[in-house]
Amino acid sequence: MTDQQAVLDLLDIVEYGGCAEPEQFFALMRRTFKIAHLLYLEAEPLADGLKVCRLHHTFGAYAAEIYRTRALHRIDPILRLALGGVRPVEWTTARRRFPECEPLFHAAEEIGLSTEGVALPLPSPAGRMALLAINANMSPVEWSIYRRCHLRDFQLAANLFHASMLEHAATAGAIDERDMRLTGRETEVLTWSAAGKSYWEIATILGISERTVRFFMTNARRKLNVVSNTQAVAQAVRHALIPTI
Amino acid sequence: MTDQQAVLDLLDIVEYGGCAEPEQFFALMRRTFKIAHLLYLEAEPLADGLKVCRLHHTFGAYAAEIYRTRALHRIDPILRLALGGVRPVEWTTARRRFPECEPLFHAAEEIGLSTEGVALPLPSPAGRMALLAINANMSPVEWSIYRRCHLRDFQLAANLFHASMLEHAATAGAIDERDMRLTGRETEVLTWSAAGKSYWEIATILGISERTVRFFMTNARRKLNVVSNTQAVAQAVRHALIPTI
DNA sequence: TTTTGAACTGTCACTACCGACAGTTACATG
DNA sequence: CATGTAACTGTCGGTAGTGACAGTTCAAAA
Repeated sequence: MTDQQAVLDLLDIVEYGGCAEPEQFFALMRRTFKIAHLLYLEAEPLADGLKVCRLHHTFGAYAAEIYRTRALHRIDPILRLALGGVRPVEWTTARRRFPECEPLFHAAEEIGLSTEGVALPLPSPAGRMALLAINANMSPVEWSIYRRCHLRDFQLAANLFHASMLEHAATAGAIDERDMRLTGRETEVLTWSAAGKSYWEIATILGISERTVRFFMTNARRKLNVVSNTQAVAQAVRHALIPTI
Repeated sequence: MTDQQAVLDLLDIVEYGGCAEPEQFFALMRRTFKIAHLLYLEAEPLADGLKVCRLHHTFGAYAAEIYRTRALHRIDPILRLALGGVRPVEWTTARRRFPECEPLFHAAEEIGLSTEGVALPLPSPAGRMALLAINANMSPVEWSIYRRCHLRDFQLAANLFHASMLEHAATAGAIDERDMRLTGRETEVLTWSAAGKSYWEIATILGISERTVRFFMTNARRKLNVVSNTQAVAQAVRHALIPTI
């Protein structure tokens, strides 16, 4: 088993900001644990799949090329299970539950990725999703013992790393999300629209003219960069921009 | 330090469904770790605060009464920090960052709650939030050592418990939402509508007539008991009826 | 004091949405 | 075979949403 002291040191480093860059964190994880590869993914849902906001991994150039060209991240059942759930997802479980994805797992084996591993869902601000996938080149028996002992370490390390990624993004991206903040009235009209009210009804409720309701709604659409009230409301709900009724 | 074997056993039990009821989990946690109190909270954001969807705790009747009557959960800075973030929140950190809440912490001390502890944010679907707050009656020094050693255990146990809570809620609530279940096509048209597509565009994408798109959308509106596509999409996003993947 | 941002209003023309009418086809289940 | 469910289509007429035109008022920040 891995040295417990080394694990605690790693957790300290990640918690107290010593791993600002993904590469540092990945290197530290691979050094401390017997991990072959790591993949960190932040995404938000779209109609026809996922918009990948951030993707870091330790694949070599060749493996990454295969992963990209075959668009594995679009169909990878592990990603689907992990991004949709809360529980850690075992690679072998995903493989059993999606027999039709067997070719995918063969392709993954080509690039040294599929033996044993786990994907950890991570908490994110409303509507977003993130995961850390961990891959080990171990025998099933060896992995099951190793997993039982270190899943808690993986989980905490993943959470802490994810937190520092989000904090880093918040400070870096604070500027370009300024224009996406909705004003009070914009939020109000969106909220009532999400409640099924027409422009005329919203105008009556808020005590303003129908034209003004349309004005706020147009502003909201522009800020959210969408083309319809329906899409605006979907975005607003996903990003928790409007209150739940 | 706590027996490592007992910790691993606890994690196994929680992972493999042996803790369906919060009371069982809480009892197991308090037995395994030197924990005074636990609080599990699921919530969703509202305009003026939080709507608490589920709340379990190990307070005694008197303490719970105080907590409720003083509505501590509405102003508790620990809940605010934990529900809004990703990182584990130390009770003492929250206390330092919100000096104006000092009376609250005094009130908490009355009911044996505030000495040392941590609150763990948990990943949740579709705009919801959850946390597990852990409280220990330890000296600061004792707690810092204990925390360093067991935060990873707390984090994984919290994640696994939270997962089974969500799964339990999903199976329990599946019956009375029978008529609210959408068919495949209804989900598809809602999804594309949420992506800002018009009926004509959706018809083209799905390779069916515009009239048929309207048919599915009408069915979806009827099932969801709403009056507009916008409201339908808002509902669907909130209830995670349309794919977040 | 100028500037900026939020809140507010009017009209025109066009497109999208929505309800109500009345059907067909295919497949699984009892 | 009957029943039920999902998927599918057409037409009509009214209402709602959308973009582009062109403004006013007020308060706070620069």
